[in-house]
Amino acid sequence: MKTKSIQSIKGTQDILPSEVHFWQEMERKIFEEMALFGFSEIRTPAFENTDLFSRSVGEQTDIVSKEMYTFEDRSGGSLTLKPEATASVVRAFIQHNLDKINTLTRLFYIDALFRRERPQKGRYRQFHQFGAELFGSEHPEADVEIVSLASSIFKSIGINEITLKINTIGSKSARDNYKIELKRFLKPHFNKLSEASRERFEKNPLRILDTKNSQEQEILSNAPQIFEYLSEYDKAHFSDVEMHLKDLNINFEFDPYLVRGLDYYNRTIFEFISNDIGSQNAICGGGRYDSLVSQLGGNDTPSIGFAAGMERILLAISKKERAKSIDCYIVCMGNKAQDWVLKCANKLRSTRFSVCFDLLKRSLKSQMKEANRLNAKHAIIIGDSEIKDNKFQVKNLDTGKQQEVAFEHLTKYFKNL
RNA sequence: GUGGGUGUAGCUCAACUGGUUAGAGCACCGGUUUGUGGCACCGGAGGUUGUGGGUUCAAGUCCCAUCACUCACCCCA
Repeated sequence: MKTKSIQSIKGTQDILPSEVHFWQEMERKIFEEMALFGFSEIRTPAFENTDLFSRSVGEQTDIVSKEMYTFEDRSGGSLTLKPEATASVVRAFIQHNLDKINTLTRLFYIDALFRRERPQKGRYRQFHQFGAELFGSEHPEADVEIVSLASSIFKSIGINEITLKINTIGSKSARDNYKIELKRFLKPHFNKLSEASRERFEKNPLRILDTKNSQEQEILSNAPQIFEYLSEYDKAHFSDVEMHLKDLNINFEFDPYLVRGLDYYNRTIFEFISNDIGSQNAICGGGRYDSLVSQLGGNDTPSIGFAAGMERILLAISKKERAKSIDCYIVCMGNKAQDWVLKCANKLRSTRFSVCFDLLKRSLKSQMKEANRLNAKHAIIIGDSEIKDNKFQVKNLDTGKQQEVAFEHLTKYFKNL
């Protein structure tokens, strides 16, 4: 008779009542901190035209080429569940002419995203990110403001061990020149490279820079650095960023090997890394994307933003169980009392006291047990004699002391506690 | 997409080299206390050992397949 039960999709998770308050707490702090920095929330749809992502994130990236949930609409168009949020925010920014209304726009989001990867610790097929995008300024102070915002949020959430790494990858042309030089340098060492890095050699040579293989890291220690290929302007921009971060006492490591996977990044890029959340250790990634807005059809709008993985943040924080409790549990004896229970409960609720009662007609004893399990502060006992005398028993479950209170004095009694 | 690990009660785990009725703690329900929780004691319920096949006199245990979970690679938050 037992039918096979349906399971959640691989890589998706239910957030149960026992852990949902960690999410609520994190969200509350994000809202709070975003407001302090003057960022406004934007909400975009769960799916978009597939083109949006191939044109922004990049056709050859893994995200676009093999990880998207793409499906055909009935009208024949290709739609995709958002694999990342920046593209959607930029689309909305352009579509609603925000680039024309304001010269500077500060937006943030909390969103669910979808990528079809093999799940592992800190990586899921539906996952959640919050992030911020600052549109309109090309100045280093904008970079610093974004990094500073991310940093404040992590501090507020209480992430234990976190390292900020920053780098600059300059303009596209600087990067292209550098790629050629890097390949020229690596060519003699090709046989010593791992299989993965050999594949990257043609496809995405910059990725070889952030290898975890120690032998490769050693080879790379003599490699040319991208910084040498940057324009004086980009170098000055970056040193301003570094200077301001130091002024603000935001600790960071300059990491010349840091690269980012999405095509739209240029100049300043950064990552926040945690040490004790497993192999997927990037909690937050971000950077400049000065040409993305114009590339997607908007006005030329230099911009910078970050995205932070919420599941990974939850892995990085120490979690204290929070004891839940209600103000009052009403214990009912006999049918006549049922009516009074309902009345009593809503009366107390209307004055903002939380109330539960039994819905299974259980024994007095099990109702008292339930009150205890729910961590109720008080139990109100209503039976035939209480109704007859209009004297409800109100028991303080911490002290065990019990008092008689008339129905019309109940709310007053609780307010005066 | 590739590789490793693990599936026994609601949860955490036992069950020597294959051996008879698969156990314990926690949680749950009931009783000791006909209308008073926590603590204690006593009792109860709960399992097709993920699923399917195979080897064997005998399988939770060995073999194969399959599914699920998990960690790692690739890549990313």
